[in-house]
Amino acid sequence: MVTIATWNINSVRLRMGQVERFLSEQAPDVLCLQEIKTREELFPHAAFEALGYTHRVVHGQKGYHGVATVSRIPLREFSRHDWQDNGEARHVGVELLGPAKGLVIENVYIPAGGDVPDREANVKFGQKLDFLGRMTRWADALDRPTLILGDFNIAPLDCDVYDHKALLKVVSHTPVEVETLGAFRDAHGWVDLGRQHIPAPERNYSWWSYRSYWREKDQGRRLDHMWASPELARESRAHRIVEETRRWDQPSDHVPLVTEFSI
DNA sequence: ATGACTGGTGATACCAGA
Repeated sequence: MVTIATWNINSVRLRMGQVERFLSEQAPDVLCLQEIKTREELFPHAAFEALGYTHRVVHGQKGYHGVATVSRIPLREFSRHDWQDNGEARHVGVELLGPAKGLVIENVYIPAGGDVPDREANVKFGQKLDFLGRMTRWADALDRPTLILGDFNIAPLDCDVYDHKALLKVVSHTPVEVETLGAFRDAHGWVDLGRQHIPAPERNYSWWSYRSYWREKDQGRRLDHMWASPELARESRAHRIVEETRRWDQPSDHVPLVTEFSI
């Protein structure tokens, strides 16, 4: 059995205490973090080492973005894509060694895309769609079982947001984003593990704004995902969203996802 | 419906997040 988790931590240095609590309570073998907001030299390696997460691959940058995959089972860095083609640290891939030898885990932080859902008026929205386009061409050529996970910054299903109609023009849930993410899914036949285990239309949010008027009304969105190759999806045995972390002191605005695989 | 949030920074205003 291998347990894999993903969490947009929104500054790993600020929230290392919460990461420690999460690791002790959920005990994943592998944890993929997004928005670590630090360069690799300042990543809290010693704290992870002390917890037994002795295998770490960090793709950081100063102040913004950044991803890291830490593990208590052996792994090696496998890939490092720049799907936005602008130097930002938004992806790192690893290949597990040891008990789950050969499993590839792609840790990705898809750009948020700015405020205006129009690539002519908003460069960031175009970059988000282009990022997905490059991911799709990559997925089309994939030839081995893979788990891709992280902060996708898109809530694809109507029931992945608190009010589908109200959010149709809000970046993260616009039809063009949902369609573009759908093309990525179809390029490889990815299986959305969140919905395999918690079928639509059940509530399944992973993000709530820091703004109180959204949080207090449970106006969440499902922006974080774990998608598996079809043969790997058949090995997934349990999946959970650890929603309680959103109620901890000084929390990340995202909560972790955890999946157990029988491999 | 969404303004009243949060983190990082050669920073004590501004950018970015979504």
